[in-house]
Amino acid sequence: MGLGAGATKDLATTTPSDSSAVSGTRLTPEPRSAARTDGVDRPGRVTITDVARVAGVSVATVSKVVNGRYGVAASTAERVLEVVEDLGYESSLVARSLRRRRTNVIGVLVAEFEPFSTELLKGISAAIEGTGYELLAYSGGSTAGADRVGWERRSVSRLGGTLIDGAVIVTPTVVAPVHDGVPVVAIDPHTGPSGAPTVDSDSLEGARTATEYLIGLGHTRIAYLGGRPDLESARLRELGFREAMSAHGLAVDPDLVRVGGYRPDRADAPAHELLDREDRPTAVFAANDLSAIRMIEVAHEMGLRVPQDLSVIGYDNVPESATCTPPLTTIAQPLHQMGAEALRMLIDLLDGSEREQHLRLPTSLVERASCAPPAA
Amino acid sequence: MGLGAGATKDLATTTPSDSSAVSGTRLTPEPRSAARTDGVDRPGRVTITDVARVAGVSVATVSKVVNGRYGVAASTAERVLEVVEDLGYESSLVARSLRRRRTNVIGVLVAEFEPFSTELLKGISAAIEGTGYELLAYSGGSTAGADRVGWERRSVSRLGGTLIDGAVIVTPTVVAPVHDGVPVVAIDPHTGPSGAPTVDSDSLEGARTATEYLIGLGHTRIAYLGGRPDLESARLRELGFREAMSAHGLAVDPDLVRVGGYRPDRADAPAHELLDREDRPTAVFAANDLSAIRMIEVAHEMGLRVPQDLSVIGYDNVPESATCTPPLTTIAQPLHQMGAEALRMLIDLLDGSEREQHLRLPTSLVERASCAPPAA
DNA sequence: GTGAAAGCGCTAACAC
DNA sequence: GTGTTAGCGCTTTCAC
Repeated sequence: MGLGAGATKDLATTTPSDSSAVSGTRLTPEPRSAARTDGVDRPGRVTITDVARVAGVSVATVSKVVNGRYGVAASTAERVLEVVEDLGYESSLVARSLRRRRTNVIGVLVAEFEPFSTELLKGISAAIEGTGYELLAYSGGSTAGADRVGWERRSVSRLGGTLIDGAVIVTPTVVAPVHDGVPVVAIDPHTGPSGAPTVDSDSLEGARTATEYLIGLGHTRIAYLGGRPDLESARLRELGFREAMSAHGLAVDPDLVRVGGYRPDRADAPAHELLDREDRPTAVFAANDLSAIRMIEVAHEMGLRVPQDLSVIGYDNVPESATCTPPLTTIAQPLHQMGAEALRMLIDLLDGSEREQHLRLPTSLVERASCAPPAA
Repeated sequence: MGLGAGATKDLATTTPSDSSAVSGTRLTPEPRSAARTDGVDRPGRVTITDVARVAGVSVATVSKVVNGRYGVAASTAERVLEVVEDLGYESSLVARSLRRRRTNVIGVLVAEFEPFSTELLKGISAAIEGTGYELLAYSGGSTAGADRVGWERRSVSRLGGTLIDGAVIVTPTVVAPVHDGVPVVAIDPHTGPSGAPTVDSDSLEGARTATEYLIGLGHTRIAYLGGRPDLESARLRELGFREAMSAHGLAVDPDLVRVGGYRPDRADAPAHELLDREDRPTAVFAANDLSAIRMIEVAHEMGLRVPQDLSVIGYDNVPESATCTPPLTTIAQPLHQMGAEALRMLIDLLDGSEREQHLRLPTSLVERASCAPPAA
């Protein structure tokens, strides 16, 4: 699954895949024990109706008991609870949310579960502890082909109003006319300050920092491997790069600015273009870690040593950036914190207390081993 | 958020949090433009009823158009589609799944989004591409207090039958009497081969490998920092440790076997107990990376150098294991692959084609920098 | 071709 | 106290 992880030496001598160990237990949808006395053997879950029938009460009563409402005799409640236990009944989130206003679940909408979004997710998950909300992460972008664009809108519409009370959208893409009455906070949005509240990191300053670090090391011929051109963050990072270069009197060679696409597989061609030339750069600033890692791999394939022959610096600081060889020096976004803050903003929104609309967090430099002064 | 990430040097000079940038745009739930001609101003999403009303047809017709069913005049369909576009209608996953049999969404049920489960998630996400399914990850364990135990059962019941067609459960805990007719595959289950199909890694062999690696380095006084005692994987890893030790004629000091709990915060006390003694071990095998990382941190706090004074080896190979100092040598579970395989098995189950029930993948040793021969 | 009506599992008024 | 009823948004017969 990409990303080499240090020296890997397979010492396991066991059978690689004893997939033949089929025990007798099969997942047969045989009808449950107690429930369903009549002939209808829907294999599905046990519903409130099943409980009502077995307990000899109405579904309304069961609902009251389950939800701890008033107006139920202690004896009845006890009996119902017993049946609930017996049958292993658990109310359907779907049916409940269709009826109720609030569900107490917050949605995290991502295009895909990759290192960036999962880091955010970790931060959100840690922060949700004790808030009374549950987390539901939905990957709406994976339906390729069709309309990969606008998945955020689609996802919010599909889940919002029912199922989730609000959403934090992890989107490097458009977020514009989203939210059909569903409170939403966007992380790393396409456009800058747009409709919804947002949290992002200071890409402009971070890119300056990265570039100046390279310059400080003595590099003058520096390449920029950009992110997707339609993204605000990518635009800002390129701008920061250019600003830092010119602030130090360094020229930016147009041939040394390429688009990497924020995905390792998309970084392949531009990486080759950058390196496969007489006057290749001595250093590269990649607009995100995954491209940077791919950049290193490509350099290796071409016989270049990192950092001796080529310095590479990334952006994001997903944990994967530490697993490549050499470990990547990178500009760290406070990913966990960004997730936590987004959650906080969303909950504030849900509680009606309005706070700030846009939060921009600072980045920091994480020095590992992929950068060095240029070869003399 | 824990886990130091190499040398961190904050160079950002920007405002740490310009949370005052409240633009004029507020997320007011004002009624949508075209829809809702009557007085009822539910701020919510646009429903099929809205579309029907605006298009001047029945909801049944809209449903047919949206789902591409036969029996609708081309002209009608066109008009409806136009309104759908206009209003930005998107059918509610909830309502739809309540009515339909299949939803084409697969659930990934986790207790919490931490490094282990998110790695699996990455593997699943990558593997789901092109299958026609969408991914929905649900964190059911975060509701502390109540019944942290049995969240799997609860989650499956709440989501299954409706919303998700099947689930892969990421559970180091019980999985036993789960599945109310919902196809389920468990990753890293509590019990070994139980009711549902499972995929895990070869903990026994992996633990042997780790222990033998330490022994091969020359260590004889080796400690074991275990995982939660109620877990099968933890049991197997301890067994592998003991087997390897005795196979090499080494004694296991009972004082050098402690429980770490699979969570960094739970590893604190036992780590101190292990290190805070005259005859402390020269090496530690921790049953998972997060404990191992915490172990290293504790060692540092106590003035010990890793690996010079203490060797530490972990288990799992979550990417975080590379971000600590020194980078952790660890036994790698093929996490992405395990996720992908679990998904494959689940889809097979859904398609009716039954395959193997239990898949056990081999581990491998990833050498980084946290182990060395014992000080002479 | 189109719409009326039933019902998925559940909750919330409102009767009894 | 408890049951009856009316939907939530949607799909699906089955009449017209």
